[in-house]
Amino acid sequence: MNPQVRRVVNRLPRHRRERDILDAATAIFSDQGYEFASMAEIAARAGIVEGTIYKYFDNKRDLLLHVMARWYEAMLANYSEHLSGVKGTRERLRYVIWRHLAFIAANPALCRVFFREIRTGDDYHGSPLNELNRRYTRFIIDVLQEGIDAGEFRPDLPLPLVRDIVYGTIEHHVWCFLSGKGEIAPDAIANSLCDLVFHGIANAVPVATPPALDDRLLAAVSRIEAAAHALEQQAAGREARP
Amino acid sequence: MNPQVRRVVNRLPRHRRERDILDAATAIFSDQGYEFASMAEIAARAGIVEGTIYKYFDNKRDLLLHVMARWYEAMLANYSEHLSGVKGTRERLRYVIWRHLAFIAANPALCRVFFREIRTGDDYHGSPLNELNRRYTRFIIDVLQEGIDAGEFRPDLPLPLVRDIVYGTIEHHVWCFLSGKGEIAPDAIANSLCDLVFHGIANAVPVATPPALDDRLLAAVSRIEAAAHALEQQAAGREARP
Amino acid sequence: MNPQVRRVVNRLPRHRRERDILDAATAIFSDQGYEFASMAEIAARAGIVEGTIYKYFDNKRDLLLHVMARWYEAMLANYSEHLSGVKGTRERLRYVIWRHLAFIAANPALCRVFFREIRTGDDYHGSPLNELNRRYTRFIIDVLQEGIDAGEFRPDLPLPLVRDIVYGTIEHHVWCFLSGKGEIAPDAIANSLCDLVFHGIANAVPVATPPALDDRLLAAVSRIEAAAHALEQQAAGREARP
Amino acid sequence: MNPQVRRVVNRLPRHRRERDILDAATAIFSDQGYEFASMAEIAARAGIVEGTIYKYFDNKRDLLLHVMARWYEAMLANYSEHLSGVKGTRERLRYVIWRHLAFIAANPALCRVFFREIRTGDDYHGSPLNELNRRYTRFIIDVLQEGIDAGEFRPDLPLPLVRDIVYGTIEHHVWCFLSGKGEIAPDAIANSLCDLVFHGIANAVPVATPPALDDRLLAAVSRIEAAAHALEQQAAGREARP
DNA sequence: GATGAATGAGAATTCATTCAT
DNA sequence: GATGAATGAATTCTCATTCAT
Repeated sequence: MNPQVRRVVNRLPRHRRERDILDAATAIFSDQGYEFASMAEIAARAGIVEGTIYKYFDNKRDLLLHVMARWYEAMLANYSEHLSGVKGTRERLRYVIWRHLAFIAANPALCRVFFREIRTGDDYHGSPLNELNRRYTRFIIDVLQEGIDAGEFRPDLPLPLVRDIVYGTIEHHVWCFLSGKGEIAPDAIANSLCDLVFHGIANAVPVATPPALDDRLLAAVSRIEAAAHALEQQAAGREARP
Repeated sequence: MNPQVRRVVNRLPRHRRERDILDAATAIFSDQGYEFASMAEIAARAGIVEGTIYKYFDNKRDLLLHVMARWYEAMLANYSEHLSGVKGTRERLRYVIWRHLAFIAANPALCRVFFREIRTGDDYHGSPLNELNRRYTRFIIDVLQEGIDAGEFRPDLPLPLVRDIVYGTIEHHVWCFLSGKGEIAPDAIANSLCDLVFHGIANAVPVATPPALDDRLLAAVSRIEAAAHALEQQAAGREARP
Repeated sequence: MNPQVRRVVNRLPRHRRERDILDAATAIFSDQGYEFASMAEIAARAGIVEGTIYKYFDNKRDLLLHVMARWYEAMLANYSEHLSGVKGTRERLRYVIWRHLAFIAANPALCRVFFREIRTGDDYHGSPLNELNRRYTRFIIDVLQEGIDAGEFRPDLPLPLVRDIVYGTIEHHVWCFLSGKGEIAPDAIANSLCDLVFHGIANAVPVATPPALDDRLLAAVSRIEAAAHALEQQAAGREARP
Repeated sequence: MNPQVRRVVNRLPRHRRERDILDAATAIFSDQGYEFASMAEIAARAGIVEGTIYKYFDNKRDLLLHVMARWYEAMLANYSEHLSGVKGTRERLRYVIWRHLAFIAANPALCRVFFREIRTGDDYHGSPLNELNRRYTRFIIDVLQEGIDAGEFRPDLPLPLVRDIVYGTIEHHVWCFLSGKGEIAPDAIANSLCDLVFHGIANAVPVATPPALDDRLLAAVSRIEAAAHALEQQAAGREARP
């Protein structure tokens, strides 16, 4: 009735409003998880009403997917830049592992949502997020390939399996932390895991040096010793004789 | 009206009815996942009314937990028996890996529910199922320890991390299969993974001896041999001359 | 199929819809009591679906509480205005009693719900309704205090107990009526109760003067009068004789 | 199968089993109230299964009614005996009030159930419990009648209203206590209430003595004084004259 | 007399989504 | 672009009561 009293309607540029919604959704999803987050709560936090969200996102799941995509893009930002500053195959692999752990340690809540809701979802395979994930894990594949090219890794390495070793192990290992129990030490785990990935669990058995070489070396040394001894004797005889 | 028409009530001994409910729940949870399974459907499949389920299980989640526990117990059955028939550390480790993969391949639906609903649940840590899982993963820990005792593995092996490598990698690796895309080949994966776990990804040279060194070493040895020969000749000549 | 067939959605301003729901709930609670009233029925009567009620009220109990609060506010409306028109302590007290009885007589169903569900509930103490009740019973406390100040009531009157006498007695007395048996006559009860509250049940003799005493006193007075008369005669006779 | 293993079935004499059930039900109803008590819990406490209860009582409400009846009978036991030991109308009334308060103070939980579930129930009027209640409140009616007969109370006392004053006031007054907030002091309340019931709230105004009597008495005294004075004067004159 | 497995009809409540304004 | 009132289907869980054994 009274225009004075009418609620002030905020008209924001589209991308600004979208960002607000994504920020709110990120916070709520982090706090409550996907299932227990309600659109009403997200809207309230974004300072709008529920209906408005649907002007920007198709539905709750679509909103989640956008939250995750934005987050993934942040993960990818300056990845190649940083990685290119690291030299040596081993150091580069360690960096990839460490960076993943450090990221998890810094964003446990969203990681958890990702692991629970996205990676295990029916619609993940072939989705844009899956594509982002592929770009993310591409770095380790590249590092491994470099290692193969440099002759540091065996050429028949099953790259996808090695990739799963790294990401699967980490996910499994940090779950307690993601559930709020215990802490993680990215550096220590990165070192341990990198080491194991490199050399495996077997004791370093010196199988590489062909035994023949050893024998030949030993035999040669024996012969040198014997010859040297003989020469010494001769020299001694000559000195004694004059 | 007609007493003949009255619903025939099936009275079953308690443990039999419980088994029926668990069977029905296992089937429905496998088919629809936990979230989309309804108690009504489970009851219908078990041939009872919904209320009866609640005489046996506290609530839907409790039912899921019991389904999973029964299933886990089946996983554990004759594990140690079978494992004890396998000799050699490497073969035993391979068996543990293979068996896990084979089990997943045989029960994809329930595995999926377990990964989605149980392992990532808030109440998993410290739960009876967690305890069963510990008993299950105990086998790999034991095998690793045997390897250490036998001197086959380095003594400072971080056992929990190695365990996570095996189970985390497998879980990550089979996810596509669990989502209904693609197949898995337990034997091949078991071999690959076991190999990687044993020796890592690095080329099989114990110390970082550059491959080129071999040749130079070989050359050096040859020269030493030659030198030795020369010395021998020298020594022999002098002795023969006087 | 036919868009014409689509349910017509009534959009009402918030406070109007709220009023409709409260009206419907008041009617249903009055008819069936709290326990046997169903949200579905209330919604149907309000011309909406069940879910809509929950946009306005947290739950069934919250709805009941709001129904009661609105009703209490009606009880309080123009109370002080009317009361201020009544003069004399006794008349004012009688008005308070009568008004309460009249209100009960006019709203038996809701009174019943209030007595059964609210006043005896665990959450009543300290609730907003308790506060409203305090405002309502404040009037009698004030009237009593005025009586004390005017010297009509003894100064050490235990006000809360007197208040309980009035409201407790009424509640007890009208229960039959509230249960649908019998009728009540507010005027008659108000008079009786007011009288009893004023003077108690003891016979209206300030000290325990036996009724018989009056007559004896009267007789004594008569004899004294007679004696006085005799004395007067005597005195007069002697003066006249000398 | 194995008769050794078969559950031991307790066969108890009927009235003993009935007592056990009533005991259990009394405890559970006191703890949880009628609504939240479950037959299963009562059965468990009585050491039997739910079905057995229905051999002794028709349904849950019937059980409640029997619990209450047994309890009421305990209230009635030795009532008249004790009351007959108290002499004097006022003392007897005070005893009735005090006894009711003391009983409430000793059995708050069951009293609460009675007030909430029984007295306000639809089926109370005319029920056996109502009859027991009538027997219970008969005592106060009798005491009041005695007072009337003895001339201590006015003959037109509305007995039912006075009864409601006593029981209604008490019920209202103790509700806080029954809800677990606060305490009650039976002696103090009994005194206060008894006093108010006796004399009401009005200040003792000496209205009973007819003013005429006063005037006549005063007048008579004046006349006696005057006559006495006159006679004294005469006597003095005679003494002085001889 | 006692058992105890089974019933079965509800009831409250939730919340993503729509769409007239 | 934003509102926000309204939808409405779907679901879990309860528990007094029955009755074949």
